[in-house]
Amino acid sequence: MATPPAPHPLPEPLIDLVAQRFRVLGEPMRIRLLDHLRDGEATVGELQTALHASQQNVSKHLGILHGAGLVSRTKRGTSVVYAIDDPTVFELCDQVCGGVRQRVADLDALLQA
Amino acid sequence: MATPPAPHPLPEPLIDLVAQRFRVLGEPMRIRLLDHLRDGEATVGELQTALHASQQNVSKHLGILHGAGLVSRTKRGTSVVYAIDDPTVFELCDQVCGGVRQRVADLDALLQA
DNA sequence: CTACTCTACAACCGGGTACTTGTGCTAATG
DNA sequence: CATTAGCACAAGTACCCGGTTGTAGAGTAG
Repeated sequence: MATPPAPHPLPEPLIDLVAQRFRVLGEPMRIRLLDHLRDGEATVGELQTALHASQQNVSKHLGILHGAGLVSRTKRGTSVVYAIDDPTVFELCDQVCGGVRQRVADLDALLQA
Repeated sequence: MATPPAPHPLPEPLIDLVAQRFRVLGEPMRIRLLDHLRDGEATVGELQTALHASQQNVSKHLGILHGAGLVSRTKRGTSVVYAIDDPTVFELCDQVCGGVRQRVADLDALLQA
């Protein structure tokens, strides 16, 4: 039951959910957070120093990612540890990376010609 | 050279491009347009009536999709025909649909318990 | 040439969101 | 108990973006 192909046409509520998930991934800061968590779990402070961002901002974006079910939140002492909870995001990123690169290559080819 | 795995850590410019592409897909109207174009090419007017949206709005979103390289634009008489130009978007949607469904199922399971 | 159709562009407005600042809460430490 | 560290929440501000309105250009018909 890995992933049945998406129904077509997409029912309206599903469209909103899909768009919402895409929108969550549509922020560079959140992409950076996910990319960093690819190396393993990390606390807010660690991500803060690694990404050179304010603690509040990091916490906020992590909260959004957690609300979308993409990362897990675990209290450990005074710290809070976040970790990837939905590994499929990396497949998404890989695909998008491929698409973006192809797009860039095409544009570059047009300039060369 | 289908799709080499994304580099890690993601270089900064690529992060922005990825986020930008995700953001393009983060609008219900654009998802609807892409979903409709899955049946084949269509003119602005056809999409307008099919989606019950204003001509300007449809044209605007199609312009964004075209700018992102996701759809192609072809003039045919007075009309303009749009078509899917990057079929990978459907794989993305399928994956996201799967993730969203899984997420919803998990939440539902929590409520049942 | 005139009128109509189809589409794209520009200006505007309201809502949403990212980032900052300030603050409160919890847990560990002495 | 008092202090400090770590994190989340709330308010404020600036900005971006989606939708509407108005309009201009290209193509076709009469």
